[in-house]
Amino acid sequence: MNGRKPMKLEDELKQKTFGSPYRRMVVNVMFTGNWLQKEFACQLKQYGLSLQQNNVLGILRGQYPNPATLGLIQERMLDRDSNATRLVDKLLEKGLVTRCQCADNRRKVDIVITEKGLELLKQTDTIMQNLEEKYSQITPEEAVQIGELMDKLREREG
Amino acid sequence: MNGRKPMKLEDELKQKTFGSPYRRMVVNVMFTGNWLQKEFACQLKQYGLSLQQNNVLGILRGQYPNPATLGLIQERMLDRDSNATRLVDKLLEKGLVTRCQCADNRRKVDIVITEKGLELLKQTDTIMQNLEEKYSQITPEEAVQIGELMDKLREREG
DNA sequence: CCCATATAGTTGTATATACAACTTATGTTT
DNA sequence: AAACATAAGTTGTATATACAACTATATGGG
Repeated sequence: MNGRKPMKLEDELKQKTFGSPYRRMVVNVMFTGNWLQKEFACQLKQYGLSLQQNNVLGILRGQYPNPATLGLIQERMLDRDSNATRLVDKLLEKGLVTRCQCADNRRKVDIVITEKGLELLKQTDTIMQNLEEKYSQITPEEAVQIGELMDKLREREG
Repeated sequence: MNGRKPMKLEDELKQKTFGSPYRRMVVNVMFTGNWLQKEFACQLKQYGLSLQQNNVLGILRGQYPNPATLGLIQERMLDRDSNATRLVDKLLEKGLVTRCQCADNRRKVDIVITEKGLELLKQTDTIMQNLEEKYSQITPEEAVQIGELMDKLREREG
């Protein structure tokens, strides 16, 4: 991430026009989603965590002190195609989670966040809060509205 | 991509709440951006193109019949961290672009889209149009509004 | 003109993503 | 209970991403 001043989509992508409002909307949501993810990822890097790893830790905290299975993690991840097995491997190496075979269904794997993991999450929480404060040009009402519009954008008959 | 019915963010990620409207907004834009990209990428796959490759072809068409340099491509790409050199390699292998050293500045590389590339783009254009028609639950006014809100979200003093 | 610096691309590498094939364990049928 | 089907993870692999190091060319002093 760089410290350059963000701009209108046309300036960002050096395009005069995007054809239709729908096209501009789609491109802009993709672009802005990537932009946000990079901004967060860049901040998380100082703690040695990727966006996905932080996401998994957050899910595990939501279950704590109960364990989560890989399946549960996967269905709650922001990017579901990420390989949960290998993400958890990484967290295990860093001592941020424990993993053991589930007693009553040996196909399953119980994963629990450690104290160290919880401590680290506290720190990354403040990153998130600091970043969110930078969106103050967006009013709380607009934030709600953006959320609703995103839900609506994904709405479609099955 | 699967044919499952999209849902509210809380249902998608099986979370009861997101703390603040800002957090929900941020997560929702990231999630929806990924969702859109996967939907497009999935459709493009039948033509053997990735989202980024299609993006590069579109940029080249914008310059056609003039050449574009790698630098120009890079600054207009949706994801600027993608490696333009290697993306162009792939397009070259498929005969969708030509590449040659620029005559008056030999550091530069001139890239031009081929007839075959233009033909292929026509086909992927229809994919894009078809997908855009699926957003009819969003009114044109809302589409404009989403675009404006995305611009505003990225707005920040340098 | 020579050297420092900047510019334009390329290459290398570690990590991440997408997707399919493969184990192992559980459930279901007959 | 043997056979088949499903479920939960794991592993393999090709491609893509992020980021840094490297090469080649151009430019601008002194």
